[in-house]
Formats: sequence, structure tokens, C-alpha cells
Amino acid sequence: MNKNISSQTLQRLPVYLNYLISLPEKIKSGNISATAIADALQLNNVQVRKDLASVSQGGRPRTGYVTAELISDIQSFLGFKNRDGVIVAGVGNFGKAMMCSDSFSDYGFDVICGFDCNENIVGTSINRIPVLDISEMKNFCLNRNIRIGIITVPEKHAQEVCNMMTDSGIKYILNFASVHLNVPKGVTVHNENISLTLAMISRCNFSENRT
Amino acid sequence: MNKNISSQTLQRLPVYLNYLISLPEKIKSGNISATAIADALQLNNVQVRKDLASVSQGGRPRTGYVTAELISDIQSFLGFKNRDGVIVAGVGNFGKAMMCSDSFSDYGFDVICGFDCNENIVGTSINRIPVLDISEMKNFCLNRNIRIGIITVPEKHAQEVCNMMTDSGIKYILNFASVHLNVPKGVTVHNENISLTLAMISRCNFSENRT
DNA sequence: TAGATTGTTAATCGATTAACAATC
DNA sequence: TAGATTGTTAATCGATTAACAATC
Repeated sequence: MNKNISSQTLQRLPVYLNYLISLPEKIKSGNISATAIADALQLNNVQVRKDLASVSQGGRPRTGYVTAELISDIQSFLGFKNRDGVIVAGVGNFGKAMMCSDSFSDYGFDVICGFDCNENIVGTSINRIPVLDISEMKNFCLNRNIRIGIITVPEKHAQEVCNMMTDSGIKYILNFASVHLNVPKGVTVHNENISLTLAMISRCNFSENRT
Repeated sequence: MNKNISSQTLQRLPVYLNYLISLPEKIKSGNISATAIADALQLNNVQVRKDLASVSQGGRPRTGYVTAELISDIQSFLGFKNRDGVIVAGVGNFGKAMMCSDSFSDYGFDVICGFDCNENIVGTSINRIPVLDISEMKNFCLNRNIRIGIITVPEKHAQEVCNMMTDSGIKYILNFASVHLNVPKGVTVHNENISLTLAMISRCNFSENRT
């Protein structure tokens, strides 16, 4: 849930977090000032302080913030301490990559099932995660209250699979098929278009501070 | 190259493009007004007009824009009519997915080589794209003037591979390893952190209008 | 105490929106 | 001509930055 934070601030929080985590143990177990963070990340120090103010209890004049607390506060705010089950539809190369990635776990996500219609794959398991027939999605998700799905099927099946997901009670969809998806109100789709990202960074001089 | 366009405008252009392409043939071969686009995408019509003004020759009062021209102008601006060779480092599930994706081509990108150090893979080809030993990267890229690389290796090797890329003259790096990469000045890294994206959309109510 | 750092209030800057004249 | 749509100039809104008092 967004707690009245501007979208710009929200995008900077992970940058701070990443920086704080990368700090040497000495600082990590001590304090850090907003000024130091701002200098390191080449941001304005007031901006950093305002951003941090929106998620943390606040720092102390002269000493700054307790680094560990700050890390913890940002993580809480971004929800990394929650845990959510995630399903993957389409167990091709992309889908397998999702199921094998071990970075999801750090962010509180557990990929708990893959779905496909290829009978050579259905019934197997990948990285100890089962692959079920796509017809079982609805039952599986409703029973477990799954809210999050990743679509890694070919373009031509994406909308169909998307419908199955919304029908299964899924509310947040990360779509890797480069096709626009229509969803009912109350469902969020995020289209991850890798080609477009490549075009933006290499040809349009576009850069966000995302990490 | 960014032609003095605000980053917000730049992010909206692909949204317009996507919408225009999805239009029925009748409109696609005729005209469309900024107002109609704005209504459909739930944006302010002046904003749409300003955005379009920055990339197109302009529309006509009463009739609007020639749809086909508008599509073409946005595509040109975003550089989809250029062609760039792209290399992929790390031919695991993720890397294979990149090499097999047919959507790159629409955006003017050609994945022309994969690199790995696993001798079971090196020498094979995937989707007709060769996989070479990673030690051959520098030669390969310098000879062909490759500017763009995708990193899909495990976290622990990401920085090392990143160094090889910059050493090979690569200027734009799309990084799928969820670890921060240090690069020399003049090189752009874009970190694609899927877990973070998932966290932002499902827990922070974050949504961009990217497509 | 003196100085570093905090959080807040005011000023600036840029993007969005509103109003409107120009055009086909 | 009348009306829809364009592009522009002015007003509004929100985010960033500057100035500063409060605190340890």
C-alpha cells in the first residue's frame, strides 16, 4: 500500500536501501547522515532527508540515523518483510528463469508453482517448484489466496492466460509478453517490455535511478 | 539521443505508440485527434498535444494528425528504425530467453551472439545465434562495434562480466543480476530488478504508464 | 560552548492544466 | 460560415532546493 508518498520518493527508496546495504560493516553497525547519503548518490541532501522522514522515525542532530534502523524501516516500508506466493504462467526459458531465480526470496516473494500446457513439462518440477497443467490454476490460486502472477507465455496466448489469472483471483500481474493486456478494474498489470527499455537507454538517453 | 524532451514525455511516447498501433485499420489509414488519444488513455489533451508536438510535424486543425505519420514519427524518435547488434552474456534460462525472443527485432535490435563459459554450451547455437566462449567477447565486439550488452549471469560474476563488456567497448548495459555494477564514465547501466518491480506494484501501489 | 546535523518553512523550478487565438 | 481541432501563452500545481531555527 502506498502511504501517501510521491512516486518520485518511492523510486528513490530502493536506491537508498541498496546503497545502505552496500556499506562497510563499520558504518552499517553505526550511524549515517543524510548528507553522506546525498553526497554518495549525488542527490540533494534536503531531498534525502525528506524522503527518509517519510519512512523512518527520524535521525538525531549531530549523529544522523542509525544505519540498521534505516535499512529496516525502508525494507518494512517497501514490504520486503511480507511474504507472498507467486505463480508463473508459461514455463519456457523465461518462466524457468523466474522459477530458478533466488533473488525473489530476499524481497519476500516465493514462486510456488508454474503452469504450462505442454504435457512434457506438466508434472515435472523445476528448482523444486511443481509445474501443473494450466487448467488447474484457478483451483490452486483460490485455495491459497494467491495475489501475484507472472506471465511468460507467447504473445498470442497472453490475453487468454491473463483472463485465467484474473479469474483465479490474481490482483497483480507482471507481464513479459510484449502485448497490451486488458484487465478488469481492481487488477494491476505491469508490462515489462525489455526491448523498449533497451531502446530508451541506448537511444533516448533515458535513465531512472532504479536499482 | 534525447532531443530535449522531458523524461515524462519520453515515458509517454511508447504509450501513445502502442495505442496507435492497436487502432483498427480504418483509423490507422486515416486521421486521429489528440483529443481522441487523450480520452482513450485518460490523459489531458493539452499534454498529449505538447508531447506529440515534440516529435511530429504537427497536425491539422479540424482533422487532426495523419495516424500513419504519427506512428512513424514516434518510431523514428524512439529509434525503432535504427538497427543495433546486441550481445548476451550468460546463456542460462534468462539468456536463452533473450536469444529466443522475437520481439527485439521490432524495436531494431538484433541479438547476434551469446557468451558463456560452460563448455557444454559454448560452440552450440540457440535460435540460430552462436554461443561463444566469454574470452572471445572483446574481439567479437570490437570488430563489430557492438554498443549494447545484456547481463544474465549469476550475481557473483556480474561485475566481472560487466568489466569485460566495458573493456569491449560496450556503452549500454542491461543488467538482470540484482547487484549494483560499477562502470566507468560514459557507460550506462540499467538495472532490471524484477523482484523490486513486483514489490512496487503489489505493495506500494506504484504504477508507471509504461508499455 | 561550538559545530554538525536534523526537520521545517519559504522560494524556486519545472511540469501540468486552463484559457484562447489561429486555422482549416 | 460555423465548428472542431490545433498550437501557444498564462495560471496552477507539485516537487525540488534554499534558508534557517532547533537540537544534541
